[in-house]
Amino acid sequence: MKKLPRPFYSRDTITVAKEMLGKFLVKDGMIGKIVETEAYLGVNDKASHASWRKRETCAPIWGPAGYTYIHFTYGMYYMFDIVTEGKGIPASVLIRALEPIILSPAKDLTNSTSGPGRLTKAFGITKIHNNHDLTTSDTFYIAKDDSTSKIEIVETTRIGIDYAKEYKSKLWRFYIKGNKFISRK
DNA sequence: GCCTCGATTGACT
DNA sequence: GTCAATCGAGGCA
Repeated sequence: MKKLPRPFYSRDTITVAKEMLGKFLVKDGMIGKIVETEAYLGVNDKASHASWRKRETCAPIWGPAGYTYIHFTYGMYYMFDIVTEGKGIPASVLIRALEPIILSPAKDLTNSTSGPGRLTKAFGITKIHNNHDLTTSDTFYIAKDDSTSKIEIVETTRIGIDYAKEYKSKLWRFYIKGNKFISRK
């Protein structure tokens, strides 16, 4: 398992979102394979927080690539984003689902990683992990293995953003075809 | 201060 | 299919 370097994240957001599939999220000994992502691009994307939230509120996504952006919503769930592109460009990739590889033995987590609110709960990700540099940390980062297995990617529409009408139909959600841990069909 | 609503989930009719 | 849980940001006063 090799930690992904910053140049991986400093590219076109859709490219990063696709290539993130099949990579591994590592945190405090727990490992989950990333099987579903969504791309959120810049100020012109009305579904992105960057277009309608105050700049300070979502500050990390305006910063350098490879940092986390943790967003709290509905009073009980955290969303987990990874910042892409570069400083001054508010783009990010939302991690929506993981395939559990190793979960915490202490907490008896029941494979509950199929959905953005559930995977953050399972991995114990909270707002204290906001603006965390994934490329320098040894306890919380994204890694790849040496397998060369090919992944079939499905492109579809994003979820839960009905308020952004004209962007609702964009195919900016990606998942691994046939994987059982996708959050929705 | 008061009100509304959200990149969701799970329980229920 | 509907709906409550639960809290912080943002709009308005």
